[in-house]
Amino acid sequence: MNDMERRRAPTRTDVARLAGVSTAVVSYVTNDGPRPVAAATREKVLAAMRELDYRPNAVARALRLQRAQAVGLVVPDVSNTYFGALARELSNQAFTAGYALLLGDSDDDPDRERAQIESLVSHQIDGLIIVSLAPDSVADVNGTPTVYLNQRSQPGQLSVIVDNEGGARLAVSHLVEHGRRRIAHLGGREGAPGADERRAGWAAALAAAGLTADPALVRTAEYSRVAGHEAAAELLTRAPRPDAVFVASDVQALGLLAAARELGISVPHDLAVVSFDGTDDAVFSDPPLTAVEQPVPAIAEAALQAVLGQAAPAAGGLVPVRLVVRASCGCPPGH
Amino acid sequence: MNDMERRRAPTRTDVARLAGVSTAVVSYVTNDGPRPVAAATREKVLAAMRELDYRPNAVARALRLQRAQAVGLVVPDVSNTYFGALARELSNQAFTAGYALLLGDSDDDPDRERAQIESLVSHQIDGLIIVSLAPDSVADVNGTPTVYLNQRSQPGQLSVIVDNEGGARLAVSHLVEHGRRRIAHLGGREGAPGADERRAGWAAALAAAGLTADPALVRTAEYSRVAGHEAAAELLTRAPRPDAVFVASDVQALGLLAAARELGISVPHDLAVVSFDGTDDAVFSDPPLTAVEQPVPAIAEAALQAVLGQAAPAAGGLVPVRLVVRASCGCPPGH
DNA sequence: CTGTTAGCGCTTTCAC
DNA sequence: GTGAAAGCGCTAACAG
Repeated sequence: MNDMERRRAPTRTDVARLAGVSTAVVSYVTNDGPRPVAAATREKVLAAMRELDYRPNAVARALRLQRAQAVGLVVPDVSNTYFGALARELSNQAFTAGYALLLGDSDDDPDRERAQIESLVSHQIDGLIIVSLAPDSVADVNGTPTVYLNQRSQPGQLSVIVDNEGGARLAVSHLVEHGRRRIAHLGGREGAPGADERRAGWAAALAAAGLTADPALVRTAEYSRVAGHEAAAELLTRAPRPDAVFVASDVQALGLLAAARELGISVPHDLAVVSFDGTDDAVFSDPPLTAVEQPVPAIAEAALQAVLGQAAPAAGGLVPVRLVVRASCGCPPGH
Repeated sequence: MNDMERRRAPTRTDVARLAGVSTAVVSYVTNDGPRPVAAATREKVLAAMRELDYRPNAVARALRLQRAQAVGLVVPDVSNTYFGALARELSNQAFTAGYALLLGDSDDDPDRERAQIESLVSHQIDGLIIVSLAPDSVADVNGTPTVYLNQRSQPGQLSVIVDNEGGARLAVSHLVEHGRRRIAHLGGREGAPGADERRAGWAAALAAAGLTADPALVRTAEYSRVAGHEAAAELLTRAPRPDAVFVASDVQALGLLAAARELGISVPHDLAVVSFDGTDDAVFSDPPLTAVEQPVPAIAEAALQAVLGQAAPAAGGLVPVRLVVRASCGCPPGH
């Protein structure tokens, strides 16, 4: 017997026939309703299902019910640790709630993002979670409930938004408290999730400290190790060199750390660093990164609830973040 | 107009009515066959589709055709950089081939793995790619073509297998060439993808060098930064301490690097390290990790082809790997 | 408590 | 070159 041969899967009709009941009863049993079934009958049906190794066809069910018991997720790059953690959390929470997860990687390309969305929507998903590259990506989703992460797009559009600006201010103020004065910013591309707000927070914190937000101290790059490395190499070789950097993502910070090492710049002594995300990347880097931590499970939960209609996300409410102090900012180990 | 209201999506019937043709013709147009359509008619249909913003219902199509144009992927943990890279690659390749990707994170739990598989299969996916925790996870997939990654499971079972043992031998031999003698192994859990073969390769390379594979020099852990850190802390505090470690994954190596730092052990001077995977984690760590590199795009392509039936993976063929030398092994920077 | 049956949106054979 | 209609597997209203 080759398990690979695509034999026709048993259907509800087969089960009904074997159990000697109607197909409706099989339905009532598998769905526990909407009509009651006698215990003895139920037993017969269950036995037949076991015998045939029957499993309901989710596609037929989806067609009938107009919902697929599935949600979609589109991210710019799953191999980014933060998006990976988000996907993991979402997969787990969705699964627990009885939903499958369709994943679309937009590969940091707006066109592909749109195409991925189209594809997921055509699969009749019940909800769509988008971490978008383009804030105006209106994406006609054909009525599929959609929530944007870290993107305040159209009015009336659902979104769950992290306190990006507040987090950035936390980070930069902390650097100021360390006595740093030339605080640079290595940020995400304009329009990238959270990027603009994090930059605004950087500028606001500097202003509050009476420092100027020098545009020459800003670099933007894709959220990736490689891009962060490249941008950092440039930022750190200009004179006069910054004495601190607020980085908009852990992965970019990893790239910056590597660049600093190559240039013989000691972190935190010569250069204090605080990043954003707070994934395991921040915990195990050298030195460990002081970072604004995003509560991934809470974010995933909020997004899922928003999209599955259990609860609209608190309008205007921001997901709170906190600063987790490690070594890259210059705080003593004991802290 | 609120885009969120779930208005009924236009169906092929709506298009047919608006275009003044039969539903069959609409089908012929969307699918470019199987019957020809007059140019003028086609134009009318296309116009109607545009006007209604029609998009075919993939679920109905799947039910009819008995294939969903979707493939499933189950991994132990998407937030592991290697699995993340794999998911990214697979999402992109599948998308390009016209397939959606259903992602299941098994959360390093065999029960959940089985449940995730069940769920994906019930969604009528056309193929299933599993990176399994349990080698004997026979998983009745109801006839869905299934390929295991790095897991030689049942005979007749499709699998794409990396040259884990060969890669491990490469890694360990390299350490031997550096003059290391007490070469430890920080591996994956028994049965974890590639774990047993990598350990075997470690032992084989030691034997070939006339060294003994001391079981006391072996630790196993989950493929994660945290678990790698914990196991490494234990391994590096026992006396006499190893002078080199072959680590079975990049993420574990990151944990080990952190542990070494905490213990004041200098890498590569006091401890040479080579890991397996060769993701960006290896490129940007401190020091950068010499690693056995897995060709993720090739692996993804092989898995996809195997499962979509374009080509059976070369029986007994192993995906070749190569050793990428960076700094953690002790090679001079110029190398 | 159980059975019959319409119909979800789509593809495709068969007739015109 | 175009249309009518059957049927994919399932649910649930309705009838008994």
